[in-house]
Amino acid sequence: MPKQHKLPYNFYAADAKEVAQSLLGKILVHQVDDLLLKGHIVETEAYLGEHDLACHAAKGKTERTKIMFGKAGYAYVYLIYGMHNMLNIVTGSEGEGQAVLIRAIEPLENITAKTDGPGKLTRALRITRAHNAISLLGDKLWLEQAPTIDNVITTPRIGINNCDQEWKDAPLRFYNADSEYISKSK
DNA sequence: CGTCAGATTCTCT
DNA sequence: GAGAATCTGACGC
Repeated sequence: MPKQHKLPYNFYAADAKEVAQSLLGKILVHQVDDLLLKGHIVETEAYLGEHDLACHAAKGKTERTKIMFGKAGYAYVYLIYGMHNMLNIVTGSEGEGQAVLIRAIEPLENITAKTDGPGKLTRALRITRAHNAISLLGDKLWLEQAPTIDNVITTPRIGINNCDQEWKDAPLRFYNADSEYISKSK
């Protein structure tokens, strides 16, 4: 019998911005064989869908991005710069193309590598493109409830270059001000 | 300290 | 064929 996990927030009804903030402090778990790799989420970014020009969904629905247009609570994992896997969680209603990028976690169990950046955390958690389109309600990758973070800092998103200033500057990155595991912004 | 290029491969034009 | 929601190590000051 596979375990049934619940989302720590109503991802279906909420937009990516709400979910990104609510995810800070929650626990991300990845089961690899008999090992549970666990970490507290300390940094996230919201991608708001088709109208958000920094979001992959803005380019329309393609083979790569179709998972973002699907049901909330699924993982969207893609490869960037030829070598780094990015972990996102789809939010909102079907067809909106919203997702939250997990940028950094604080190691809790069975994690030795660095996790202070989106490419690093997927490597530490052993998450790859093979995890694309898997459900966060299943028994492979899931989220656990934990107290919400109060001391949150909001900034523009990282690595957004080729779009209107309005979307480069949009304050959609959130991190736990008390954590030492935050990615370095440039 | 800081800035900069190279790694490396998938996706869309 | 370009460019990408990044990271690291090398160099210069």
